[in-house]
Amino acid sequence: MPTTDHATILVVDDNPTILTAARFCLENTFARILTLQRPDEILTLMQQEAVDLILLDMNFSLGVNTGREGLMWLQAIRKRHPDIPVVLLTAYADVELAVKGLKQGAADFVTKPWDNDELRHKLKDALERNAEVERLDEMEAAHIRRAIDRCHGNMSEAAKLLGVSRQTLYNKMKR
Amino acid sequence: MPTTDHATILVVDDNPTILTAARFCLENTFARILTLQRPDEILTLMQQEAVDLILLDMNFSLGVNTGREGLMWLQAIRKRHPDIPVVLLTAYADVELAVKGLKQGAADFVTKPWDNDELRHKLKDALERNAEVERLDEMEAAHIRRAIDRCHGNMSEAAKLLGVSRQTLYNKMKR
DNA sequence: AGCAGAATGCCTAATATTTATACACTCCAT
DNA sequence: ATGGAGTGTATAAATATTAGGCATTCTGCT
Repeated sequence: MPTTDHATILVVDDNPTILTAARFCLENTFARILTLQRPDEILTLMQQEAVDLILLDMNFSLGVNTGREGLMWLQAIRKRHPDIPVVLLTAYADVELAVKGLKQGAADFVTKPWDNDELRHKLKDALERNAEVERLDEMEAAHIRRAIDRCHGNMSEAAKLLGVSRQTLYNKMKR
Repeated sequence: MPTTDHATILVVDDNPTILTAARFCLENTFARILTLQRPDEILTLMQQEAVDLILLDMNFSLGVNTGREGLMWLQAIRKRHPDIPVVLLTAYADVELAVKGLKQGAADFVTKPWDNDELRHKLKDALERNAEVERLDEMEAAHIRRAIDRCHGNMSEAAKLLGVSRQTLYNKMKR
């Protein structure tokens, strides 16, 4: 629950110049900036430090620019820390890659060279977007609405899918 | 819960040629194909027909290719039907636009001219991805885990945020 | 080290919700 | 028109939730 100003961000890129540039860009926005050149150290670092947000480059092997590596690390991070927002970073404005990344749960996608204001904005936004915890009943109500919508209004089917009795569904909807 | 084969898809594009092409591409994949040239008729149509999936073009005003219109309609659709997958369609492979679209909840992003196999695959995938409705208790459990994680394990705080009593939190966690 | 406040684990009794089951009614397609 | 599916409503029994309380254990702070 860090409120943007006292949050820790982790920047991962194999190029030290990029890490330095990121530090300069972000040093007045986040309380703490951690950097890594090797993505295979991300999970280890996260066990030791309370990381709130990650900016992750997508290409680490020289000569390979498919972004596949970045997607792999994205998945690894999200598997272990599903709520920590990950913003992807790439030098290639590749639509297919951006789409894949976001579909796999990235919070946003930034291309190099970045615009400092835009980068800061996207990172802050990603952090704030998952800051507030929804009340249990509100989350339940939203899920129920979605389920009913998916069943095109068929309450019996919705109840079955949700794993509750039809009457319970009626009850919950009255509130 | 239409299982891909008996699903209804709605294709929206101002160009009738595109609509015809889409029909030919999709006629053996979906049970019913609805088409619209005017996006402002989408919500009305959805009240009358059980639409399971939407393929939405992003540019409707001639000479305007920002995709802003498409994003607007995407939001309008998602506000009313947050759960119906919307796949975006555009002639311009614009990363920024794709990212905006996905962040606003689009299921996928396809560029014209499309590859028929890819289009079919993405549409089927979008449909299947939200085919399974999570059981209410599973969704609740996942949300609780996230909340506790965010409170760094402080159960009292988590309970307060979730809007339930501490004991209830214990109960729910035992299951 | 020691203290105060917070968090935990567990208890009770009063409320409330959920479940299984049932019944009459409406739609809809055969 | 008939059967199947969905709706709206009702009941009692089983469960869950709540507020409140009470020792005990952490924690942070001085």
